[in-house]
Amino acid sequence: MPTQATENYLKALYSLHLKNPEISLTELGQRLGVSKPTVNEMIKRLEKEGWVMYERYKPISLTEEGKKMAALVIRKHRLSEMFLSDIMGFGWEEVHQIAEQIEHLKSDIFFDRMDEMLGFPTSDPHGSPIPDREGNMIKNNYKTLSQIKEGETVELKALRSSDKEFLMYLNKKEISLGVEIKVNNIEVFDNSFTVSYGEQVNVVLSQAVAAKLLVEVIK
Amino acid sequence: MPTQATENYLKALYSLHLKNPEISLTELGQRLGVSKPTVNEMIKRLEKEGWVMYERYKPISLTEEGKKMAALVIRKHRLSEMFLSDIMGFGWEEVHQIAEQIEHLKSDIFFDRMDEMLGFPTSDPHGSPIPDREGNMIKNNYKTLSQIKEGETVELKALRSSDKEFLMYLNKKEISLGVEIKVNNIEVFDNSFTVSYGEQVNVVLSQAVAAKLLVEVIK
DNA sequence: TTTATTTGTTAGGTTACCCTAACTTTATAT
DNA sequence: ATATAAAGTTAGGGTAACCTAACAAATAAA
Ligand SMILES: [Mn+2]
Ligand SMILES: [Mn+2]
Ligand SMILES: [Mn+2]
Ligand SMILES: [Mn+2]
Repeated sequence: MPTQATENYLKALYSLHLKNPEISLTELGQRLGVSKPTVNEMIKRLEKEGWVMYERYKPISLTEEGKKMAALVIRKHRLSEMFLSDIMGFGWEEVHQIAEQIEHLKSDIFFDRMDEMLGFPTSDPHGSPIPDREGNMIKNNYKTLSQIKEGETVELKALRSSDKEFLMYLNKKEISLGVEIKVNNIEVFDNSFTVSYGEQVNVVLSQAVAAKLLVEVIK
Repeated sequence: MPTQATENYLKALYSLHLKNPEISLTELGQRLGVSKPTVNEMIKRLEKEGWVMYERYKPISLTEEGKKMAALVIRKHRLSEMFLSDIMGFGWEEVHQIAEQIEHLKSDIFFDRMDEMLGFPTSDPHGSPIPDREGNMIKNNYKTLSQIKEGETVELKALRSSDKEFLMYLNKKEISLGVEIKVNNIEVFDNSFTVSYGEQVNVVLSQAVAAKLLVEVIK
């Protein structure tokens, strides 16, 4: 049975592998905040368990078994976030830190019950997909708001970052998932967006913010 | 910050100290299922943290700080059991194992929210008292059913054992907390009790069972 | 009171996770 | 192609929990 540290390595490996299946030891270490020798040592353990493929001086890759293990931890994380938000009433900026701990609990019935109480959700409070019991994760290919043209209207579907500061910024701006955003104007020199949504008219969003909002064009 | 192992030692120390404040290393080891040298080593760590008092070859005792720490872990355990039972719908025979893990989460807001959702309960699904935020635990002095006289009627308030097998036995007999039990007859040679409660008439409970039911006389 | 028995301690090991310092290999730049 | 930089490895340590085997101290029995 995987330890907490192991589960955290698998999660990190999974999210890195989505961009590039060839994972470097250095970036994994940076992601987890541990030194390169520590990663080196841990990777050998993961290899022995059959979760990664690894040869000296070569990049690391996840095995199918490793991907499944990782997806199941992500499932537990995201179900927990959903439970904390929808059942317990926490804000989307509070759930990640607590879910980071809950995800390591070993109890199938516990997570199954969460799933059931939530009505088998397919995404978490930040719009990220929840893998199914077999570890299959749907990858939605939303655009970022920064890719949208003037005059178009979109629906906010997910976020690229679940950083607490960012989420609190969105709270302040009264931006939440599902909101319909109309792009009124795009400033050429800094790519800032002037948008309207809900009660808000002509709100300016910086390029940095627009790049983190995942949307779907509705008209 | 205490580790999981540390919290488990504190809980075990707390429950042993209630019967005898002078705790032997051997009984602590037995309770936790670890060897004597392991306990010996851990006790030195607990002493360094100021949670126990300890001198070579002498019995162990909890400091005030240690008692508080322990009670706060017990609080988290019992709140979790209550949450699992009342909010998530688990049976009283299922909650302990899951709570054994949840109790180690580090998040005050999480347990405060549980507490709030439950309406600030004072006892867990097995009738055991939940310590308050300061670690004060009320000790209720219920009698056991085996101490009750023929003809008396009692209310089941708590259990002396939360063993899964025992709880499943109670389920089968349809005995739950709050039920009113009338003692019809006590068999002299084996101390078995013939009782009536709810829909059940003249059910025979062994001495072993009667000794584990904590009750309050109502008439 | 000597002898058992129980209880507690020491010594020496193991695994999982973490570290820094020093070195080697591979990749990049000039 | 050589020098430099980046990436990866080894060596050597550390702490928290666990273990067994062997021994010492305290307690109970004969
Ligand atoms: Mn998260
Ligand atoms: Mn985690
Ligand atoms: Mn319990
Ligand atoms: Mn525990």
